[in-house]
Amino acid sequence: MSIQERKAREFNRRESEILNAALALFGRADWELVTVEEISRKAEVGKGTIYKHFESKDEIYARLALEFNRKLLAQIQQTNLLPVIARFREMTRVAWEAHLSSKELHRVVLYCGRAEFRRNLPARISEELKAVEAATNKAINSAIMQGVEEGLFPRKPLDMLMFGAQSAFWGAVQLIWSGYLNERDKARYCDEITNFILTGLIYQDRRL
Amino acid sequence: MSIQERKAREFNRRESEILNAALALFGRADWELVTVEEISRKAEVGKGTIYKHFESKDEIYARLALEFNRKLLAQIQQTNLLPVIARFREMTRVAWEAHLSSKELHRVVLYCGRAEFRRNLPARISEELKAVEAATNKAINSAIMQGVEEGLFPRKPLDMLMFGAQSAFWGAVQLIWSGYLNERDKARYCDEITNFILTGLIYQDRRL
DNA sequence: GTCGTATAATGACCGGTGGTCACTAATCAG
DNA sequence: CTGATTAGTGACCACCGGTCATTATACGAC
Repeated sequence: MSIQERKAREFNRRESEILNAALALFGRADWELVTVEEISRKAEVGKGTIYKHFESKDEIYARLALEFNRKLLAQIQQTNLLPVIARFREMTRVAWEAHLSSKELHRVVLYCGRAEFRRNLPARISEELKAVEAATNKAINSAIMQGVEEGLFPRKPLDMLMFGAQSAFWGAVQLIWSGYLNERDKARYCDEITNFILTGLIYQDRRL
Repeated sequence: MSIQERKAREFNRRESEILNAALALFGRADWELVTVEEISRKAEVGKGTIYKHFESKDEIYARLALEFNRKLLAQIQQTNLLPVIARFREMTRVAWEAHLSSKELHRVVLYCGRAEFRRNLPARISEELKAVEAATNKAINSAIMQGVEEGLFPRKPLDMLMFGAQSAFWGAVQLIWSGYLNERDKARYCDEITNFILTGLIYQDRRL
């Protein structure tokens, strides 16, 4: 049934168009006020059509975040052959680049990270998001275990080792985008936070 | 004019009642769905009364955040006589305690930190928030300068030194409340992040 | 061709929300 | 007593996310 296939293709294309239209609108300063009707106009479809493709406005956010996380995961997994310090630097650089290169996507990913958001998400999408996040954590865990085995990081529970590193990274990205910091030298901030994280991991159980 | 004073006192008391009612409702799991009318019912006033006291719903959030930040600032400023490491530990502990002891207030403070929120805030409140934040930053800066002068932290731009520390703290608090972590040992997480921050500050320019 | 079927697409419509405003009630100065 | 001021009020408005009856199109069966 080639015609049915074509129809399915067109259906999927329309879905992408809607997502792209939404993402484009989320570039606006008042992106949280973007309405479903605006998205439908930008995508050149009727408002009802949106709801043939997505259960809710929130699912649009979630699908965009999912796509972002999948791409990031693939990049992070590709660092697995590097020596441990270079691996951390590369993972941080890749994630930094991903979050800093698109204000729209960063906003959406952050928006979808909140517990209040996750609670009301359709189960299907929620599971997908959890799966990608679990895979990402596994990749980071693997890097940390590598560091522990090489004697670079102290031997202690993995979640505690992860905690500081993840905190610093997420906090840094958010500080950047929240506008308090100097826009000029984002690259330097990346270097700073990468060093900060590695330093924390390596020296955290030394006496102060 | 004792009677006018009494009236003013009652007006202020009503304002506090509204803020308390709002804060109580923000403890709900779906706190973002709390409506102005619900707040007015809880405070036992008419809905219109809310708008005699606050320009918008957002101003209610902002006023709660302001109160939180003021109390925190006062506590942070009281650490100024401690030796530098103890000072940092105490500052972190106090801020940690403030954020972790009330889910409602933490939510509100975070909600008010977003750039999108700040943009639409009435100028008066916005200035007040900025002032408190500036004072808080000044207090932290003073502690960091103390560390630099004692030769404990490396000599480099203050904002770069602050960056890692603030990132790690904010990221940690958010990770805790986002629900990914174990609720049991919040105290241990506090110790971890405090060490992580101090380690980062002290060793961040060592060779890795 | 033509009829019945399936389904993507649509926009008028609904319930609920933040915010407004004309009005009431209480108090005060003259 | 009278006019002015102001806290308090809730019916009302514009607008939003989401629904659903209807339309348009393409298909296979005959």
